[in-house]
Amino acid sequence: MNELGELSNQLSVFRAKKGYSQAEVAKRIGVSRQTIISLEKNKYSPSLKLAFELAYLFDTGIEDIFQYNLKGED
Amino acid sequence: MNELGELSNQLSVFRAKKGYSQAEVAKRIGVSRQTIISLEKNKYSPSLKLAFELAYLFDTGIEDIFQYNLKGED
DNA sequence: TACGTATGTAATATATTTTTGACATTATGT
DNA sequence: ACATAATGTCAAAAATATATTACATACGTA
Repeated sequence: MNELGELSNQLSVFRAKKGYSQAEVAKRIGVSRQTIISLEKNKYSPSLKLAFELAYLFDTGIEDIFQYNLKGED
Repeated sequence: MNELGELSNQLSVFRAKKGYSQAEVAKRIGVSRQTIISLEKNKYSPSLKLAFELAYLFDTGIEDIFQYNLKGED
């Protein structure tokens, strides 16, 4: 796949706003705690479905949480 | 993972607007043609990265192409 | 008819995401 | 000092996404 951009996110910010622990987010979404940790540390790209679940939990849009920053642009 | 909603998309609509074949979309994004076919037929949830690449190709936002329709809501 | 293009299916292989479990660290409260 | 909660690391397994190849069908058109 192309690598036009780099994925980044503000998951920990949205999580802090809600006052949730990583474990609590994991439980609410129905994934493992490891998954939340890995996403916050930007280890890989989640499935679109998981991205939607997170956006829904945090009452916001996917693109408010996740950004795709095109390389070589500023 | 939770199944709060069902994923759907209008990939074929956006593709038609651009006048691209499935093969052309695949080539531009750098994935296989099978992947495009499977997504259009809603076989699985793509990675968020791929969703961003598609949105970028079609000059629109992820949530314009993909929807997460909450179950039991109308 | 024959050729090229577009879409589709199916099977198997590879890559990536997600789970599981065990353990370490730091901070807070008793 | 001890307990508990929160975050983190690591490794291996399981699940899902993606690639690859081969083949089928339909359509337009030379």
